[in-house]
Amino acid sequence: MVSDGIDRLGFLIHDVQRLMRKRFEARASGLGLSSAQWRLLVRVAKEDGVAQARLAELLEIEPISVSRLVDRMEEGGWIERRSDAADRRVRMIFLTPKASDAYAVIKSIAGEVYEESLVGVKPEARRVLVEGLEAMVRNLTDDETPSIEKVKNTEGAAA
Amino acid sequence: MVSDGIDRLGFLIHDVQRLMRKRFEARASGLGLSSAQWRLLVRVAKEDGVAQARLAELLEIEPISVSRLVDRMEEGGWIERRSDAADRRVRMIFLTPKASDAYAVIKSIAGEVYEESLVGVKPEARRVLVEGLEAMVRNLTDDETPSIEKVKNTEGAAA
DNA sequence: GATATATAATAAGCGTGCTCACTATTCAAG
DNA sequence: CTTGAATAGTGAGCACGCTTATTATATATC
Repeated sequence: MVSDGIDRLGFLIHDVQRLMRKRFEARASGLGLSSAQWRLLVRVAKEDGVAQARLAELLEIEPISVSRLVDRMEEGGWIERRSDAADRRVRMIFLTPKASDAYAVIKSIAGEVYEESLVGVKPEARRVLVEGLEAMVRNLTDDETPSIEKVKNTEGAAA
Repeated sequence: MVSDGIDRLGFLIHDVQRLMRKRFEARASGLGLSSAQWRLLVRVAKEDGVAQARLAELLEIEPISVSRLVDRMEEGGWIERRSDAADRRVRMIFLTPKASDAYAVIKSIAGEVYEESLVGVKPEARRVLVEGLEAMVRNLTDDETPSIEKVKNTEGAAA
Protein backbone atom coordinates (compact mmCIF):
# COMPACT_ATOMS: atom_id res chain seq x y z
CA MET A 1 0.00 0.00 0.00
CA VAL A 2 2.97 2.30 0.09
CA SER A 3 4.34 2.14 -3.43
CA ASP A 4 0.98 2.63 -5.13
CA GLY A 5 1.90 6.17 -6.08
CA ILE A 6 -0.06 7.83 -3.28
CA ASP A 7 3.16 8.47 -1.41
CA ARG A 8 4.30 10.62 -4.30
CA LEU A 9 1.01 12.46 -4.69
CA GLY A 10 2.39 15.78 -3.52
CA PHE A 11 5.35 15.54 -5.85
CA LEU A 12 3.10 14.61 -8.76
CA ILE A 13 0.68 17.47 -8.19
CA HIS A 14 3.55 19.86 -7.76
CA ASP A 15 5.19 18.69 -10.99
CA VAL A 16 2.00 18.86 -13.02
CA GLN A 17 1.19 22.35 -11.78
CA ARG A 18 4.71 23.57 -12.50
CA LEU A 19 4.82 22.03 -15.96
CA MET A 20 1.38 23.33 -16.95
CA ARG A 21 2.24 26.82 -15.77
CA LYS A 22 5.55 26.68 -17.61
CA ARG A 23 3.97 25.56 -20.86
CA PHE A 24 1.16 28.09 -20.63
CA GLU A 25 3.60 30.90 -20.02
CA ALA A 26 5.86 29.80 -22.86
CA ARG A 27 2.84 29.85 -25.17
CA ALA A 28 1.41 33.12 -23.87
CA SER A 29 4.71 34.93 -23.43
CA GLY A 30 4.16 36.75 -26.72
CA LEU A 31 1.17 38.40 -25.11
CA GLY A 32 3.04 39.22 -21.92
CA LEU A 33 0.52 37.57 -19.64
CA SER A 34 1.47 35.21 -16.82
CA SER A 35 -0.72 32.38 -15.57
CA ALA A 36 -1.54 34.22 -12.35
CA GLN A 37 -2.61 37.21 -14.42
CA TRP A 38 -4.64 34.91 -16.65
CA ARG A 39 -6.52 33.53 -13.65
CA LEU A 40 -7.38 37.03 -12.50
CA LEU A 41 -8.38 38.07 -16.00
CA VAL A 42 -10.82 35.16 -16.25
CA ARG A 43 -12.54 36.24 -13.05
CA VAL A 44 -12.81 39.85 -14.13
CA ALA A 45 -14.18 38.75 -17.51
CA LYS A 46 -16.98 36.95 -15.66
CA GLU A 47 -17.70 39.84 -13.30
CA ASP A 48 -16.60 43.15 -14.73
CA GLY A 49 -16.18 45.91 -12.17
CA VAL A 50 -15.50 43.46 -9.37
CA ALA A 51 -13.83 44.83 -6.22
CA GLN A 52 -10.35 43.69 -5.30
CA ALA A 53 -11.53 42.18 -2.03
CA ARG A 54 -14.05 40.06 -3.95
CA LEU A 55 -11.29 38.98 -6.36
CA ALA A 56 -9.20 37.86 -3.42
CA GLU A 57 -12.10 35.67 -2.29
CA LEU A 58 -12.69 34.23 -5.74
CA LEU A 59 -9.02 33.54 -6.41
CA GLU A 60 -8.49 32.40 -2.84
CA ILE A 61 -5.41 34.53 -2.44
CA GLU A 62 -4.77 37.32 0.02
CA PRO A 63 -5.95 40.86 -0.76
CA ILE A 64 -2.37 42.08 -0.73
CA SER A 65 -1.49 39.57 -3.44
CA VAL A 66 -4.36 40.93 -5.51
CA SER A 67 -3.04 44.46 -4.97
CA ARG A 68 0.35 43.54 -6.38
CA LEU A 69 -1.06 41.50 -9.23
CA VAL A 70 -3.44 44.30 -10.18
CA ASP A 71 -0.54 46.77 -10.02
CA ARG A 72 1.37 44.83 -12.65
CA MET A 73 -1.69 44.13 -14.77
CA GLU A 74 -2.66 47.77 -14.74
CA GLU A 75 0.88 48.63 -15.76
CA GLY A 76 0.62 46.03 -18.54
CA GLY A 77 -2.60 47.61 -19.77
CA TRP A 78 -4.77 44.56 -19.05
CA ILE A 79 -7.09 46.05 -16.47
CA GLU A 80 -8.18 49.40 -15.13
CA ARG A 81 -8.92 50.51 -11.57
CA ARG A 82 -11.91 52.79 -11.02
CA SER A 83 -13.20 54.20 -7.77
CA ASP A 84 -16.61 53.26 -6.52
CA ALA A 85 -18.66 56.38 -5.88
CA ALA A 86 -20.80 54.52 -3.35
CA ASP A 87 -17.86 53.29 -1.25
CA ARG A 88 -14.67 55.23 -1.57
CA ARG A 89 -12.60 52.42 -0.06
CA VAL A 90 -13.37 50.21 -3.04
CA ARG A 91 -11.41 49.96 -6.28
CA MET A 92 -13.45 48.36 -9.04
CA ILE A 93 -11.55 46.36 -11.66
CA PHE A 94 -12.43 46.47 -15.36
CA LEU A 95 -10.91 44.79 -18.39
CA THR A 96 -9.32 47.04 -20.98
CA PRO A 97 -10.15 46.56 -24.68
CA LYS A 98 -6.70 44.98 -25.03
CA ALA A 99 -7.66 42.31 -22.52
CA SER A 100 -11.06 41.70 -24.10
CA ASP A 101 -9.40 41.28 -27.47
CA ALA A 102 -6.81 38.86 -26.13
CA TYR A 103 -9.25 36.86 -24.04
CA ALA A 104 -10.33 34.36 -26.67
CA VAL A 105 -6.77 33.84 -27.84
CA ILE A 106 -5.48 33.12 -24.37
CA LYS A 107 -8.44 30.92 -23.56
CA SER A 108 -7.61 28.78 -26.56
CA ILE A 109 -3.96 28.59 -25.44
CA ALA A 110 -5.17 27.32 -22.08
CA GLY A 111 -7.38 24.77 -23.83
CA GLU A 112 -4.45 23.60 -25.96
CA VAL A 113 -2.27 23.10 -22.92
CA TYR A 114 -5.00 21.13 -21.17
CA GLU A 115 -5.52 18.88 -24.19
CA GLU A 116 -1.80 18.35 -24.69
CA SER A 117 -1.39 17.38 -21.07
CA LEU A 118 -4.12 14.75 -21.42
CA VAL A 119 -2.90 13.05 -24.58
CA GLY A 120 -3.42 9.30 -24.19
CA VAL A 121 -5.79 9.66 -21.25
CA LYS A 122 -9.17 8.16 -22.08
CA PRO A 123 -12.41 10.14 -21.57
CA GLU A 124 -13.48 7.95 -18.67
CA ALA A 125 -10.10 8.38 -16.97
CA ARG A 126 -10.30 12.14 -17.57
CA ARG A 127 -13.63 12.23 -15.82
CA VAL A 128 -12.28 10.28 -12.85
CA LEU A 129 -9.19 12.50 -12.78
CA VAL A 130 -11.20 15.71 -12.68
CA GLU A 131 -13.59 14.33 -10.08
CA GLY A 132 -10.65 13.21 -7.98
CA LEU A 133 -9.09 16.65 -8.14
CA GLU A 134 -12.41 18.26 -7.24
CA ALA A 135 -12.70 15.94 -4.25
CA MET A 136 -9.18 16.90 -3.19
CA VAL A 137 -10.04 20.58 -3.35
CA ARG A 138 -13.09 19.99 -1.17
CA ASN A 139 -11.14 17.87 1.30
CA LEU A 140 -8.35 20.38 1.59
CA THR A 141 -10.53 23.46 1.80
CA ASP A 142 -10.35 25.03 5.19
CA ASP A 143 -11.42 22.49 7.84
CA GLU A 144 -8.36 20.82 9.30
CA THR A 145 -10.05 17.49 9.97
CA PRO A 146 -12.01 16.52 6.89
CA SER A 147 -14.92 14.13 7.37
CA ILE A 148 -16.64 11.75 5.00
CA GLU A 149 -19.83 13.81 5.26
CA LYS A 150 -18.12 16.82 3.76
CA VAL A 151 -17.24 14.91 0.64
CA LYS A 152 -20.60 13.84 -0.63
CA ASN A 153 -22.50 16.69 -2.20
CA THR A 154 -20.91 19.97 -3.16
CA GLU A 155 -21.85 19.98 -6.84
CA GLY A 156 -23.21 23.51 -6.67
CA ALA A 157 -19.71 24.90 -6.26
CA ALA A 158 -19.09 25.32 -9.99
CA ALA A 159 -16.16 27.56 -10.81
CA MET B 1 -17.78 18.81 -24.29
CA VAL B 2 -16.74 22.10 -22.84
CA SER B 3 -18.23 21.96 -19.36
CA ASP B 4 -16.87 18.51 -18.51
CA GLY B 5 -14.34 20.03 -16.15
CA ILE B 6 -11.41 19.82 -18.55
CA ASP B 7 -11.69 23.54 -19.20
CA ARG B 8 -10.98 24.11 -15.53
CA LEU B 9 -8.12 21.63 -15.33
CA GLY B 10 -5.45 24.29 -14.83
CA PHE B 11 -7.44 25.96 -12.09
CA LEU B 12 -8.07 22.63 -10.38
CA ILE B 13 -4.43 21.57 -10.44
CA HIS B 14 -3.38 24.98 -9.25
CA ASP B 15 -5.87 24.88 -6.37
CA VAL B 16 -4.94 21.38 -5.27
CA GLN B 17 -1.23 22.19 -5.30
CA ARG B 18 -1.75 25.39 -3.35
CA LEU B 19 -4.01 23.74 -0.77
CA MET B 20 -1.72 20.74 -0.26
CA ARG B 21 1.30 23.00 0.18
CA LYS B 22 -0.64 25.18 2.60
CA ARG B 23 -1.79 22.25 4.72
CA PHE B 24 1.63 20.62 4.73
CA GLU B 25 3.27 23.84 5.83
CA ALA B 26 0.67 24.44 8.53
CA ARG B 27 1.36 20.94 9.86
CA ALA B 28 5.15 21.15 9.55
CA SER B 29 5.51 24.75 10.67
CA GLY B 30 6.52 23.61 14.13
CA LEU B 31 9.57 22.04 12.55
CA GLY B 32 10.35 25.11 10.47
CA LEU B 33 10.48 23.26 7.17
CA SER B 34 8.70 24.44 4.02
CA SER B 35 7.42 22.14 1.30
CA ALA B 36 10.17 23.17 -1.11
CA GLN B 37 12.72 22.37 1.57
CA TRP B 38 10.98 19.07 2.21
CA ARG B 39 11.27 18.11 -1.45
CA LEU B 40 14.99 18.85 -1.41
CA LEU B 41 15.45 16.99 1.85
CA VAL B 42 13.82 13.87 0.39
CA ARG B 43 16.25 13.90 -2.52
CA VAL B 44 19.28 14.33 -0.31
CA ALA B 45 18.04 11.53 1.97
CA LYS B 46 18.03 9.24 -1.06
CA GLU B 47 21.44 10.35 -2.29
CA ASP B 48 23.56 11.78 0.48
CA GLY B 49 26.43 13.94 -0.69
CA VAL B 50 24.69 14.85 -3.92
CA ALA B 51 26.00 17.90 -5.80
CA GLN B 52 23.81 20.98 -6.17
CA ALA B 53 23.76 20.70 -9.95
CA ARG B 54 22.45 17.15 -9.65
CA LEU B 55 19.81 18.33 -7.19
CA ALA B 56 18.70 20.93 -9.68
CA GLU B 57 18.23 18.15 -12.25
CA LEU B 58 16.36 15.90 -9.84
CA LEU B 59 14.09 18.65 -8.56
CA GLU B 60 13.76 20.10 -12.05
CA ILE B 61 14.45 23.59 -10.82
CA GLU B 62 17.28 25.94 -11.82
CA PRO B 63 20.67 25.69 -10.11
CA ILE B 64 20.30 29.21 -8.79
CA SER B 65 17.05 28.22 -7.07
CA VAL B 66 18.89 25.31 -5.44
CA SER B 67 21.58 27.75 -4.27
CA ARG B 68 19.04 29.91 -2.48
CA LEU B 69 17.14 26.97 -1.06
CA VAL B 70 20.34 25.38 0.22
CA ASP B 71 21.38 28.73 1.73
CA ARG B 72 18.26 28.83 3.86
CA MET B 73 18.36 25.13 4.71
CA GLU B 74 21.96 25.38 5.78
CA GLU B 75 21.01 28.35 7.92
CA GLY B 76 18.15 26.31 9.37
CA GLY B 77 20.54 23.49 10.22
CA TRP B 78 18.92 20.92 7.89
CA ILE B 79 21.79 20.32 5.54
CA GLU B 80 25.54 20.89 5.30
CA ARG B 81 27.68 21.90 2.33
CA ARG B 82 31.04 20.17 1.91
CA SER B 83 33.61 20.70 -0.79
CA ASP B 84 34.45 17.88 -3.15
CA ALA B 85 38.20 17.25 -3.10
CA ALA B 86 38.04 15.79 -6.59
CA ASP B 87 36.30 18.77 -8.18
CA ARG B 88 36.64 22.03 -6.37
CA ARG B 89 33.70 23.57 -8.21
CA VAL B 90 31.34 21.13 -6.55
CA ARG B 91 29.49 21.56 -3.25
CA MET B 92 28.26 18.25 -1.88
CA ILE B 93 25.07 18.32 0.21
CA PHE B 94 24.61 16.19 3.34
CA LEU B 95 21.78 15.88 5.83
CA THR B 96 22.49 16.99 9.38
CA PRO B 97 21.50 14.75 12.29
CA LYS B 98 18.61 17.14 12.90
CA ALA B 99 17.27 16.43 9.42
CA SER B 100 17.75 12.68 9.78
CA ASP B 101 15.87 12.76 13.07
CA ALA B 102 13.00 14.78 11.65
CA TYR B 103 12.75 12.83 8.41
CA ALA B 104 10.31 10.15 9.57
CA VAL B 105 8.12 12.69 11.33
CA ILE B 106 7.84 14.90 8.29
CA LYS B 107 7.28 11.95 6.00
CA SER B 108 4.33 10.94 8.10
CA ILE B 109 2.97 14.48 7.95
CA ALA B 110 3.17 14.30 4.17
CA GLY B 111 1.38 10.93 4.24
CA GLU B 112 -1.35 12.37 6.44
CA VAL B 113 -1.93 15.28 4.09
CA TYR B 114 -2.13 12.92 1.10
CA GLU B 115 -4.64 10.69 2.85
CA GLU B 116 -6.75 13.60 4.04
CA SER B 117 -6.87 15.00 0.54
CA LEU B 118 -8.18 11.68 -0.78
CA VAL B 119 -10.95 11.08 1.74
CA GLY B 120 -13.94 9.65 -0.09
CA VAL B 121 -11.95 8.77 -3.22
CA LYS B 122 -12.10 5.03 -3.84
CA PRO B 123 -8.96 2.95 -4.39
CA GLU B 124 -9.74 2.42 -8.06
CA ALA B 125 -10.28 6.14 -8.59
CA ARG B 126 -7.04 6.87 -6.72
CA ARG B 127 -5.19 4.60 -9.09
CA VAL B 128 -6.70 6.30 -12.13
CA LEU B 129 -5.97 9.70 -10.61
CA VAL B 130 -2.31 8.93 -10.02
CA GLU B 131 -1.92 7.36 -13.46
CA GLY B 132 -3.56 10.38 -15.01
CA LEU B 133 -1.20 12.74 -13.23
CA GLU B 134 1.78 10.63 -14.27
CA ALA B 135 0.60 10.77 -17.87
CA MET B 136 0.29 14.55 -17.60
CA VAL B 137 3.84 14.84 -16.31
CA ARG B 138 5.11 12.78 -19.24
CA ASN B 139 3.06 14.75 -21.75
CA LEU B 140 4.20 18.08 -20.39
CA THR B 141 7.86 17.17 -19.98
CA ASP B 142 10.01 19.03 -22.39
CA ASP B 143 8.87 18.28 -25.96
CA GLU B 144 6.53 21.00 -27.14
CA THR B 145 4.43 18.71 -29.34
CA PRO B 146 3.62 15.56 -27.39
CA SER B 147 2.83 12.43 -29.36
CA ILE B 148 0.88 9.33 -28.46
CA GLU B 149 4.06 7.25 -28.65
CA LYS B 150 5.61 9.18 -25.83
CA VAL B 151 2.82 8.23 -23.48
CA LYS B 152 3.01 4.46 -23.48
CA ASN B 153 5.94 3.13 -21.48
CA THR B 154 8.06 5.17 -19.15
CA GLU B 155 7.69 3.05 -16.03
CA GLY B 156 11.44 3.09 -15.33
CA ALA B 157 11.24 6.74 -14.30
CA ALA B 158 10.56 6.00 -10.64
CA ALA B 159 10.78 8.99 -8.33
C1' DG C 1 -22.03 63.67 17.11
C1' DA C 2 -18.31 60.73 19.14
C1' DT C 3 -16.21 56.51 19.53
C1' DA C 4 -15.25 51.74 18.50
C1' DT C 5 -15.18 48.14 15.21
C1' DA C 6 -15.00 46.29 10.63
C1' DT C 7 -13.62 46.46 5.93
C1' DA C 8 -10.81 47.82 1.43
C1' DA C 9 -6.58 48.57 -0.04
C1' DT C 10 -1.73 49.08 0.44
C1' DA C 11 3.28 48.99 2.50
C1' DA C 12 7.25 46.40 4.11
C1' DG C 13 9.66 42.46 3.93
C1' DC C 14 10.24 37.25 3.30
C1' DG C 15 10.29 32.46 0.53
C1' DT C 16 10.62 30.22 -3.81
C1' DG C 17 10.70 30.15 -8.42
C1' DC C 18 12.74 32.56 -12.72
C1' DT C 19 16.34 35.02 -16.35
C1' DC C 20 20.62 37.00 -17.21
C1' DA C 21 25.26 37.76 -16.11
C1' DC C 22 29.35 36.57 -13.66
C1' DT C 23 33.44 33.85 -11.34
C1' DA C 24 35.94 29.73 -10.54
C1' DT C 25 37.24 25.50 -12.10
C1' DT C 26 37.66 21.59 -15.22
C1' DC C 27 38.33 19.48 -19.59
C1' DA C 28 39.30 19.30 -24.58
C1' DA C 29 42.13 20.85 -28.64
C1' DG C 30 45.98 22.72 -30.47
C1' DC D 1 51.38 24.67 -21.87
C1' DT D 2 47.80 27.68 -23.65
C1' DT D 3 43.59 28.76 -25.32
C1' DG D 4 38.69 27.98 -25.38
C1' DA D 5 34.48 25.64 -24.26
C1' DA D 6 31.78 23.47 -20.72
C1' DT D 7 30.31 23.00 -15.97
C1' DA D 8 29.33 24.30 -10.82
C1' DG D 9 27.90 27.72 -8.20
C1' DT D 10 26.36 32.45 -7.08
C1' DG D 11 24.76 37.73 -7.44
C1' DA D 12 21.24 40.94 -8.97
C1' DG D 13 16.78 41.72 -9.77
C1' DC D 14 11.87 40.28 -11.03
C1' DA D 15 6.96 37.72 -10.29
C1' DC D 16 3.80 35.94 -7.12
C1' DG D 17 2.50 33.99 -3.06
C1' DC D 18 2.64 34.95 2.17
C1' DT D 19 2.40 37.46 7.22
C1' DT D 20 2.15 41.51 9.75
C1' DA D 21 1.09 46.29 10.14
C1' DT D 22 -0.91 50.79 8.48
C1' DT D 23 -4.21 54.11 6.28
C1' DA D 24 -8.70 55.46 4.77
C1' DT D 25 -13.36 54.84 4.86
C1' DA D 26 -17.94 52.76 6.51
C1' DT D 27 -20.81 51.23 9.91
C1' DA D 28 -22.59 50.23 14.53
C1' DT D 29 -23.15 51.73 19.26
C1' DC D 30 -23.35 54.86 22.77
